[in-house]
Amino acid sequence: MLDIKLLRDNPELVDRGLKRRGLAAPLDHFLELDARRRSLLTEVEKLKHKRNVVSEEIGKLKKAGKEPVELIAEMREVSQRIKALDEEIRAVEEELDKELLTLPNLPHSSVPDGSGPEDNVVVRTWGEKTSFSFTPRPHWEIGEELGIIDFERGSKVAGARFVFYRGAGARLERALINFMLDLHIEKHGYTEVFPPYLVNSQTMIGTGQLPKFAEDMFHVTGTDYYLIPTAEVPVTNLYRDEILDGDLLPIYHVAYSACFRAEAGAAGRETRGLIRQHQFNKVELVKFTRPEDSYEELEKMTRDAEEVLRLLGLPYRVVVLCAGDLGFSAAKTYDIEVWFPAAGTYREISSCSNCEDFQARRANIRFRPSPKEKPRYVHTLNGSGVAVGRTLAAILENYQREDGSVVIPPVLRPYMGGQEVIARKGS
RNA sequence: GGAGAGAUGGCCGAGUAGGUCGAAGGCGGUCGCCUGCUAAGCGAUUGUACAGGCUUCAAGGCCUGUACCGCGGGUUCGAAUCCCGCUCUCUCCGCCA
Repeated sequence: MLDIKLLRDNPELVDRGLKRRGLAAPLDHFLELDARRRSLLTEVEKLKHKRNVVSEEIGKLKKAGKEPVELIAEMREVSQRIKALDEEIRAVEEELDKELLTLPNLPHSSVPDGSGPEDNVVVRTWGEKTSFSFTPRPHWEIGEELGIIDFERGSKVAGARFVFYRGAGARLERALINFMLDLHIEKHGYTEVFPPYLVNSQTMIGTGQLPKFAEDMFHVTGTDYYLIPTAEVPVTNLYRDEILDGDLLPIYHVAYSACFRAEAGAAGRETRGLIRQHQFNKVELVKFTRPEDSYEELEKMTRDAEEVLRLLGLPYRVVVLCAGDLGFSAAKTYDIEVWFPAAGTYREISSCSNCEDFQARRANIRFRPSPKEKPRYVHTLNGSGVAVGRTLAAILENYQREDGSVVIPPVLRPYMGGQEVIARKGS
């Protein structure tokens, strides 16, 4: 969430930031509530002070053998007044909190203006678009023909947007996961964590999914458990309500997890194939940094994610999201888009964001710069490193051959028992 | 799932016939002294949040108050201490991958 002091002291700045996102925020109402809260606080704190002083006095009198009847009666009234005021404050704070928790992060100054994906700006491109001597086919056709992806049975067993991988497909998915994890652990210095897939609502608030985006998630009925939409959620919340030693920063974590998304409202958009599933695999990068380092760390993290695609030989480009296309918690985001030859388009395969202190403030994640100094909020970053299912799809399309077989990228072969090609049984 | 025990400050750990407890003591940290250096020793200091006031160009600093002894509620003039509910941890039993 945003700093309440920033809203108070500099509402025009906040307003400008939210406008860039295409939002008109009701800041007047907010400021009103805030002023009301503070005046109530002043009043009730004075009364509490009185109660504390007089109560102590009563104790002394009683010890001296006296019975201060009028004082006790007076304090009884004071206590009732305090109770009423506390109740009022709670109500105001609840409303204030609700508003604060539904305001998105402000875009960083380096983020371009714009209202949607069409205004995102390409910052670099890597690799040549794959060329074919035949018409490349979409990955779902290739996968079904090879018998390595089974959409139909996925629908039967679970429903639309669920899939079975089988045989070399299942192994390829697993190979990708291990390849990505090993790369980030061994070469980029990340520490692996394996998180819970179910988390509580407080965790979901910490990273910004709740209270605003409940309909995007799967919720376990009758419990406070939600299926994670990304490992970013549990991993960022790892250090919730903690004060980290400044020497530990920056912290790099990498986590594999399955991800679960309700995809409400996504009907009809890219429904085919592996692109948009209710459950998919992802290797996620999460960083906790000092505020002054976070933008440099964002660049590094993006490069770390890009290297996955370079090693796999998949052509891609990096775009910086415009203000209007930014996610709720992000101040700046780079999307990495991989080339899909059948559709002739680049598609998102990774999203690397700096959330600055937006999540840290919600989740109360702080660090002590040095033993003498006061705690400060860390900056949190997260990025896909990268989405596994989409990578598998991209491999099928970019590495397909005319006979329907698919070459396995060399870096993955050690993870595939040396297998070099996936071909139809019997061919 | 059943039975029992517990949850106190960065960590460990006192404190329950309710009042002077933001909380003994220790460790760790910081500052100073001492030592040729290091270690040891001596002394001082050391929580967080919110609100108000003072101060600074600012970062920040100072003062006052309030809250916080797992979380939420209750009793009381007054609760770390009493009562109720919940959560989590540990031990034993059952079950299970």
